[in-house]
Amino acid sequence: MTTKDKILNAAEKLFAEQGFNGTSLREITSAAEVNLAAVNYHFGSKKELIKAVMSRYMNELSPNLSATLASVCALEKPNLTQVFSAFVAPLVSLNDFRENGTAIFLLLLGRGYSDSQGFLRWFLTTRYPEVMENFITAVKKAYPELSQEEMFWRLHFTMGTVVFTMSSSKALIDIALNDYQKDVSITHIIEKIIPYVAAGVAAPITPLAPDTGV
Amino acid sequence: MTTKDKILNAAEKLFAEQGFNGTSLREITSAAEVNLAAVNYHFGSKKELIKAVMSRYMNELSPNLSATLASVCALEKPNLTQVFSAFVAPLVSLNDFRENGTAIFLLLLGRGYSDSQGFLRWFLTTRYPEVMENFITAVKKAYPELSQEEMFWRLHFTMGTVVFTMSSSKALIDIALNDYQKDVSITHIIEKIIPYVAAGVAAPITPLAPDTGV
DNA sequence: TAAAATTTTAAACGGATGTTTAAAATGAGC
DNA sequence: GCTCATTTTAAACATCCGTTTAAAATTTTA
Repeated sequence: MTTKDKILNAAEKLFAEQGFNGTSLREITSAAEVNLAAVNYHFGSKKELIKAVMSRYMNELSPNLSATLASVCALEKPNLTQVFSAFVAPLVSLNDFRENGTAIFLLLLGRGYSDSQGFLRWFLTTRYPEVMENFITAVKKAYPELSQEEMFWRLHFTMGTVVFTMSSSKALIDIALNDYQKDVSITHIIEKIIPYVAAGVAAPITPLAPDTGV
Repeated sequence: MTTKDKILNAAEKLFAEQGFNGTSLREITSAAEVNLAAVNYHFGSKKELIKAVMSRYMNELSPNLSATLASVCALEKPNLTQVFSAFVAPLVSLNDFRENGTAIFLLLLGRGYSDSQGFLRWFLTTRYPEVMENFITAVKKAYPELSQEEMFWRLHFTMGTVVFTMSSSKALIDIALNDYQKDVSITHIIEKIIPYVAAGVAAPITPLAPDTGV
């Protein structure tokens, strides 16, 4: 295995566990058993290493996700559960791409949104816009009454639900084990989350109930 | 104004904008125009300063929130929109407590969940358990069919939606202004989010639709 | 006003971080 | 075998961080 790959593998694991800001280059290089300077030699900077880690996953996920979303778009009248379920197979198949790939990628995604003032968000949306576009098209077809602006908000709420849940999934899994004696997995969480976000996006667009003083 | 208050005011503003880990004591003390050592003298450590900033808000919010949630619990058959709407008035009244108090507090809450390996989550849930208990009681009354475990997941999803939206609210407000020429406020976002989370928590507890191969 | 307690201040400490340097080691091409 | 480009290495660099120290300034107490 090349030095570059050793670094990428060690970095993605540590980034997922501790966040980008929370992981130092020294931790990464010592886990990868390479020299500290190798990161800057091969990637230029820590920021570029983060991009490289994310790119490896996005390049794997992006075509699959575009395909499944296109299938949903081809349906005559898809429902929102079908739209969100289109994410499941591509995400789960990341487990073939790399050990624990699904969990690692979703954790990285969560970290990327909270850490480092959102530059990763910019990176993802500018580098992989097709995924976002496909998704919006699918949702629009499933719920045509939803205005563009309303959809904008609800999709960001959905992103928040997923991203937050993933970045705190370790804690949630521990709590579930303690309180309910249930050993839940990332796949389990994905299944729990789909009805929630589908219902959220599908919510009626009625104005708030008038304040009854409660 | 005392040195202690100068520090608290400067700290809450910077913490909200940049996160806890992303804000150094030197930034805080120079914004507050006090000496660097004053933080450790008055609060002991940075961690204690963070707790003090959060406590100031929680002490203001907690009784109001308990009251409005109790009102909803007193209703014969509350619905989930009413439950979540109970948060609005206490949150908005934080604007009287401090300039931009609503936005700052919600941002701090968001930061606290992503930053610093969740010690703040522990702090909030152990220090202010009544709020959480009142909330769970209200939800249970509004949707008694929901099992305790299912509710656990959905409330965490809800927390994620709110927290993520708030910590990225600055970006969202900019996008909304650019794309839809709408100048949205925090209150505006709160109104948008309530139907979403109410529908998410109220989602039917059907198992996932069988995989249709899409 | 004098003594005591509290607060503020400048300076330094010890440690961690990302990055750079320049020499050493390794590999490929002829 | 020698040259040249690539890669690896150890060491240092420049900053930044939270925290501590001890003296100076201020306020409180008697």
